Amino acid sequence: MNDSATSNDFAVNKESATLRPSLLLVDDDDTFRAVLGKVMKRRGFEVSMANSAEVAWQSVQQDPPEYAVIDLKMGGQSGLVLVRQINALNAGTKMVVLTGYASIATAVESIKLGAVHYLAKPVDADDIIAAFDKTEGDAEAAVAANPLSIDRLEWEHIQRILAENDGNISVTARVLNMHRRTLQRKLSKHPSKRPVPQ
Amino acid sequence: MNDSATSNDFAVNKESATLRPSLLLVDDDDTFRAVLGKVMKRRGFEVSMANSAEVAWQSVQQDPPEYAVIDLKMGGQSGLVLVRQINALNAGTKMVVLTGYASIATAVESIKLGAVHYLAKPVDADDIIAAFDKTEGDAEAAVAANPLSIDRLEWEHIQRILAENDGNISVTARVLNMHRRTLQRKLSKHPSKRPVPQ
DNA sequence: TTGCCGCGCGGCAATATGCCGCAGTACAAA
DNA sequence: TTTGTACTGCGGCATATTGCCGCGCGGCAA
Repeated sequence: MNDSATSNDFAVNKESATLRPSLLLVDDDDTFRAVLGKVMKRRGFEVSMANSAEVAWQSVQQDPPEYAVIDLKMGGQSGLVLVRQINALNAGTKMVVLTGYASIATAVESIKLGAVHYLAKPVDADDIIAAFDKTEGDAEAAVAANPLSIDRLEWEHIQRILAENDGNISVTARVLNMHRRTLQRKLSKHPSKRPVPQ
Repeated sequence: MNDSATSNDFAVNKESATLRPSLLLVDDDDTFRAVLGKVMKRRGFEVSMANSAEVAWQSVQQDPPEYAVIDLKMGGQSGLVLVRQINALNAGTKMVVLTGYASIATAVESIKLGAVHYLAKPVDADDIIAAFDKTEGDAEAAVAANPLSIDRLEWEHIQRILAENDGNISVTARVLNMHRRTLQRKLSKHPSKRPVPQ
């Protein structure tokens, strides 16, 4: 619904960048990393990836990227630490922090530590690119580009938490603060629809 | 968790400040303003108050305070605009943004616009003072754990889209693929819930 | 003025949810 | 083996939430 046009004029906008701006993707979820990486490549980024903050830090020291997408909660070191390190090393890197466990507190910390934006998963490539673009705090900005319906968002979130709990419906319901029966019904109603990430 | 001790050694820390650091309190809730103002005076601040962003801005232009506590949602201009104005005029002012309608989106905006911290009501004087003190981003401090409940996720998302559409409820409802009436009801009902995550 | 659009709200039927219970399965400890 | 615990799927039913109508209001531009 909202891609096509946005894909290319991005690299064009970045006069200060190489033709293919470098992007470091840090997330310990292999699937997520692979999928997002692929998309971002198509969008004109030179993508490198790391599955932990430590590995990422090694890479960054060698060659600080222009852009970075960093997951907050990873096995090992927190993404927040990495954000601070990168900011200290090279304040020019534009970082977006991702998380499935959004909270005001971590959002505030992320921004203070130098991130450009903070997004709660699920996100798609458009969200991230929009976040990069919107470097300054625009009180009103209004960028649009987010047709994610409530239902879809809910579905994505449920799937995520469900996966994190190894498909355990009872635990997921508890953690999500919803009735198990309700979760069951939601799951059984949706099975046909398999939303595409892109 | 973080009070008691912080109350008095605060003024002491501010070598660059007057003995009584100036504090501007902006909130359109008269009771809240009065109560908090009183407490902050006792805590050693030279307190001035305003019941709207516009009035506050007049005051700030005359004499930029060292500290400011700004409510986000007020009749008239949003507190966010004031944050930006103050930051542009005098970046040295330490601002804390308050809100009863906490959301990630507004938290991020607040920090990007120059606020030192973002707190969800209800707050007490200790919270605010702690926020002023904690200027540095403490990476490991905020770890956060539990996933967003469905309700909260929905709330965050609605806030985000709503902000992107300049608070236009009809457009937001359309974009979110939900009934306008439903959105209205959600918006009017949620604030009663404790939106504070932590 | 008229037309368009957004807002807030009431009412009512259609749905969804919360909460009970029950039966079946799996697994680990006794 | 038996026992205890936990998860799953499902039915029923009272209650809560939505969807969808309508209304009147105000702002704004043609």
